[in-house]
Parts: sequence; C-alpha cells; structure tokens
Amino acid sequence: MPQPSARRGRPPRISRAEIIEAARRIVEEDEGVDRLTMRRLAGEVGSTPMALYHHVRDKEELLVLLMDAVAEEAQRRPELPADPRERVIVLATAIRASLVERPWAVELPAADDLMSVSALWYSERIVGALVECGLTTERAVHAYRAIWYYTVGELTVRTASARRRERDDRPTYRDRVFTELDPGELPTLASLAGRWTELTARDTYQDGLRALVDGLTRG
Amino acid sequence: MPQPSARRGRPPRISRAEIIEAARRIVEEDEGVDRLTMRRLAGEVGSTPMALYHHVRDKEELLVLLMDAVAEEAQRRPELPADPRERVIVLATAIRASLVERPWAVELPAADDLMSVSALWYSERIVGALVECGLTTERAVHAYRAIWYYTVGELTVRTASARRRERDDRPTYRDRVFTELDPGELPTLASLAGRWTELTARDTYQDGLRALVDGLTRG
DNA sequence: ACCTGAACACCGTTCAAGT
DNA sequence: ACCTGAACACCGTTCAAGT
Repeated sequence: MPQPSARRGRPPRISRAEIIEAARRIVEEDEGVDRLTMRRLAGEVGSTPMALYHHVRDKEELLVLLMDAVAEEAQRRPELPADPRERVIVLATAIRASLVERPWAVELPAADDLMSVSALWYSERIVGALVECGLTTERAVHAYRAIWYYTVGELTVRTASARRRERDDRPTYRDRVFTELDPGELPTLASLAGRWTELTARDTYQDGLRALVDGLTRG
Repeated sequence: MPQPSARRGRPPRISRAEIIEAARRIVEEDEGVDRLTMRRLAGEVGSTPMALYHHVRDKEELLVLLMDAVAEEAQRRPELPADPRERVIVLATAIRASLVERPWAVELPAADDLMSVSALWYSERIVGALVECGLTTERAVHAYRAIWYYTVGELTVRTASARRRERDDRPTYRDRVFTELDPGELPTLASLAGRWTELTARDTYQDGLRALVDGLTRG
C-alpha cells in the first residue's frame, strides 16, 4: 500500500492551528479584530502573507475559525439552578460575561447566532429551560432569540461606548447634545440631563434580562 | 464696517452640506458604509480626497454628520396611542422600522444611543410613556435602554444574516453545524434541526418587544 | 504541496505647494 | 481660505515562479 497522498510534496512549515493560535494572541493582546491583518499575522508566525492563503481560504474564514477556537476554550460552564427561569438567567448571564471579557468577539460574524458547536451547549439549555417553563418548542426558540437579541444589543452598545471613551477624552457627542436640550421640546430628557451619563453607565443587564424572561414566560 | 472675515480668501468650491449629501447617496445606493471611501466621495463631488479634509476633520466626523443628516430626514413620526404601554410598542417599532430600511446605519457609531437630536424625539416619548406606566424616571431610563438593547441586537443580527446571505449561496456555517448535531448532547436542538432556519427566519421583533415591555412595566 | 516576491488595486491621512 | 499632487504607510488578494 502506498502512503496517503498527504505524505508527498514539500513539508509544511506552518499549520492552520498555529495560525489561529497566533491570530488569537494578536486579537487578545491588542483588543481588536481590526488589528488583525494578514501581514501582521504572517509576521507573527514567521512567514509571509501569502503562505497563510495556503491554510485558510481568506480572511473571513480565518475569523470564523478564530471565533470557534475561542468559543471552545471560553467555556466556564456555570452551576445550573433547578428553577428553569432562574436557569435561563444564569445561562444568559454567563454567555454575556464571557463576551464582556472578549469585546473584540462581539464584532465578529458571530452575530447571527451562537454558532460554534461548543457554544450551542448554552442554546440547548436555554431552550430546554424555556420549554420547562411551559413554552412550546417553537415559542421557546423565539424566546431564546429575544434573549440573544437583548444580549447582543447590550454588548454592542457597551463595546461601542468603551471604544469611544478610550479614543478621545473630549466630551462625547451625546454629552454635548444633552447639555443643549430644549426643555420645551424634550421635557423628560431635559430634566435628566445632568444624570443621564451616570444613569446609563450603570450595569443593568440583569434587570432587563429578568424583565424580559418574566415577560416571555408569563405571557 | 468691514465684511466678516468669512468673506476673504479663495471662494469654496464644495460645501460641507454637499459632501454629506453625496455621502448619503453613496451609502444609500450601495447599501454599505464600507463602500464610502474618501476617494470615492471626492470623485462624487468632483473634487480631490484632500479637499474633503478642509470641510470635515476626518472620516469619523463625516460618519457622525451623515448619521445626523439621515436621522433628521428619516422622521416618519407615528400616530401615538393613548395607552402608554401600547405607545412604547409603537415608538420602538417605528425606530426599528426606519433602521431596517437603512441597514448600513446600524453599523454606525450610533450604537451608543440614539444620539442625534432629532432622534431624541423618540427617546423622550418612550421614557415619558414608561413614567406614565408608573416607573420612576430612573427606572424608566433603564427600561428605555433595555428596549434599545433589544432593538439594536435584533437589527445587528438581522443585518449580519442578510449580509451573509447575499454574499454566498452555499449553506451557512450554521446550517452545516445544525445538520451534524449530536442528539445525545443536544437533544432539544437536534429535534429542531430541520426547522431551525425556518423558525429563526420569522420576524418576531414585536413579540419579543411586547414581552420585554410587559416585564419592564409589570415588574 | 507548500512557500515566496513582486505586483495590483486599493485605503486614510500628511505635507508642501499653489491660487 | 481653499484646493491640489505627490507621497507615506498601510490594506487583502492574485499570479507566476521557485523548491
């Protein structure tokens, strides 16, 4: 029997795994996907940009692979309470916590759904818990998605503000807008002007989540 | 009296308004902010890239200005029902509808908040309606934000899927994942495998929104 | 089979000079 | 004051060639 064809030709100098590992390092240390360029990545693995294209189809595929790798490793699976409603809260909060630590991942094509296989562990349990709450499977899926929307939105807004804050110290556009509010037109907001920033800085993810889950399961 | 200093020097060939107008055209016709480059924009106004920098500080400022311009014009202010809870639904749905029509705007730095002054018309009325529902102003602001998170999330996921769909016809990564689910590990999801795409394609924005608002106001 | 170098077709932005 | 041209320091990706 001949050796499989994989054994022929020039031996590889870099591997797919090595590339993804280096990509993770760049993105984690520099906190941002925009910092991950093919050229920089090639440098990191001690090769040329074009060598990478022999291991991944294009940058997009690289990002998907990266997302998967990170999801697999980021599993700090929480203790699950018996009460299904509380379980939903715990699960969603855990997903969100692990994404708060990886703000760069929020921008990834991930946004469609928790797509990587390992992350489906969470989806499974959330949908399951919602069914235990009395929803039909169909409604449970929709409820799961609502929770996912809420979570993605909170993360998007959170990371967008964080990025803006770290970039410039000058008052944000929003702050400027709020100081010039016309109390005749916008009485409620004008009365809050001074406190808006403080109010919106507070972390209310769980409060909103609880309200949402209540609404979804009591409806 | 001498003329104000604005009257001196070479007369301008292009104006800020003209630039923003052209930017809006590009972004609206080509459906995407990434298509808006300084060079392309310069071409559109019949000038050079560098001339733009005389009217806007950098590309970021341009995007903020663009967002404002669009928000101002996109006001199809809805009829408001008397019932405050229903009013919140109508307002949020209207915001979302106008963003669904402008998918490119979802990526904008807008994400922090509805920041442009004209868009605050909505914020004012949502917070107001929530106060009418019996919330303190403070809780009303947090509730408003929860609604905003949910809306941003839905839009983010929606536009991300749309972009992916139009790019490649091959089955999405998610579809592939779902066909290979291990029913031992993920029984609920595996039982849904065939229907997942259909279930998640359905527009359930309003259902989720109603649940959220219920939870926020009944809590 | 795997890697390289040179090149293509782009970016945003700076700088010095023109009118 | 407003605009231009050339240039800098980048991108992702293709292509033809090397080992």
